[in-house]
Amino acid sequence: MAKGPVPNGGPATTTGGRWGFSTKSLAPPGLDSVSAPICRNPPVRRTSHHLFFKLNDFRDLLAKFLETEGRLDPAVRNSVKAWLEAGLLDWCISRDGPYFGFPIPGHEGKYFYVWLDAPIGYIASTEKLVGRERALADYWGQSAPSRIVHFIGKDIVYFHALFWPAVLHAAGLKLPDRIQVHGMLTLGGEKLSKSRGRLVTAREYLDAGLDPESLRWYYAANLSAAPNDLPLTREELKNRVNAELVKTLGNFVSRALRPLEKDFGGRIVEPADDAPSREFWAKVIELSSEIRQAFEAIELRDAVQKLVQIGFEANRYLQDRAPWSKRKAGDAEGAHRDLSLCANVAWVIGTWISPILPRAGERLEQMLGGPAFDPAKIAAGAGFPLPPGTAIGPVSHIATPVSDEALEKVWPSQPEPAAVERVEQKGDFAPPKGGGAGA
RNA sequence: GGCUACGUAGCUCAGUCGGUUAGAGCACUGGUCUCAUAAGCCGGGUGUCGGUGGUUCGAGUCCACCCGUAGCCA
Repeated sequence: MAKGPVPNGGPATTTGGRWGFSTKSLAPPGLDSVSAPICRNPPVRRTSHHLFFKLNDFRDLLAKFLETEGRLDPAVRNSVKAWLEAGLLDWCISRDGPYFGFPIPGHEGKYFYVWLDAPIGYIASTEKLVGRERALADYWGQSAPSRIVHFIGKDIVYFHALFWPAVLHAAGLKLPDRIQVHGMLTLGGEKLSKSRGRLVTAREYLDAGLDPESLRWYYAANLSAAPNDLPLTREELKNRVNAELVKTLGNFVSRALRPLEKDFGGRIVEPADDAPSREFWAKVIELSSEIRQAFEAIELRDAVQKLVQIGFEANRYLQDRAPWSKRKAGDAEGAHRDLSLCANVAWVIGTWISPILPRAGERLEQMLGGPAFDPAKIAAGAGFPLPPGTAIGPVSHIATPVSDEALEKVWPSQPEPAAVERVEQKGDFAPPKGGGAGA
């Protein structure tokens, strides 16, 4: 990292005369005008030998890799292709000590560059999970029947879309089927910053009494397959969780299951099968197949939206049927059958909510006391998942609302955007870029 | 500075191949039910589609430039 008028880059030119930090690798002629940001010393020239990976030998392979439909989002593919067309340099994979990581055998004082070995951890963790034999045969071997998907942030695309496939190929292993690139999490639309305290730690979040599943829901509700940034704001977190998860889905589960438990001995009967009920169930099946497709396309936002739509449909059905009125009017059996249909819908909701909120899913599965959640059982003509006689309960809530008090603890006295901007302008330097393991 | 994206309602986002009056949820608001986590249901208003210019019978959509934002620059 260097400070100074950065050659060929940095934010200096955009704000007129500002100096910037850069983690760019500078060719020797560019080093004259820079100094180290903390000790302010000028650079020292040194001679060193390094190991290079002949990346350009894999040019054709990489071009083909990138073109494969569904491998990369088009926006991501474009930027990687531009890189390829500009010409690939050989990749320096060694670093001089002191350096963390693995020493290079036969090269005293040299270490492998972290981005060479880091992705190999994917293979190592597979091996740890299933053993060496199966890791190769079932997952990473060239003809393994696996589907390999990498989930990464947009800042490390190059390492996964360029270097990693070349390394895998050179090692005779299978290439990833998809590289799913997500945008960066921002706080109120601004970058997280450790130095400016603009971040929320997991500890602070938990200590404030917030539920991890609230955050999981929020992420899923905002993540698409495109590499767009993901803004986190307290208002949006509260709205999403309270409106969708608690009021629409959670509350439906309660208003279906509580009366079953309280008034009908917690027993499921044959669900209502008149025309409106059949239509309702068909709609739930239809939305379910859309949810399934959304999950497979890694469009979590769509999946959440469709799941909430099931909630809307379900609440409307309950409103129309008004089993509470039926029971009072003496039609207890009708009410019981309506509520039993709703319990089956709760099972469907649980099936789709499980991948997003495992704890809520577990609780709901237990409450419903029937067969384990299974997407394969949700299909037209597949019948109802909860057989008559199924015992449900005890009924509890599947989600906790996000309270203003808790939010205030996590984001105490958040300054107005204007004030934040003024502080930034006063700073002498732009914040350091990157800071990840590769910097 | 170069490359690749993004900018649509107060907020978060859809908007397919250029085609009728640009959509959804939240927020806000009027009515209403009382089973349910003070929850639900029905109805309602909301837009210089970042800016300028161009192509076209027609542009949120295509092209050029500009502004703003983000990532990367091995």
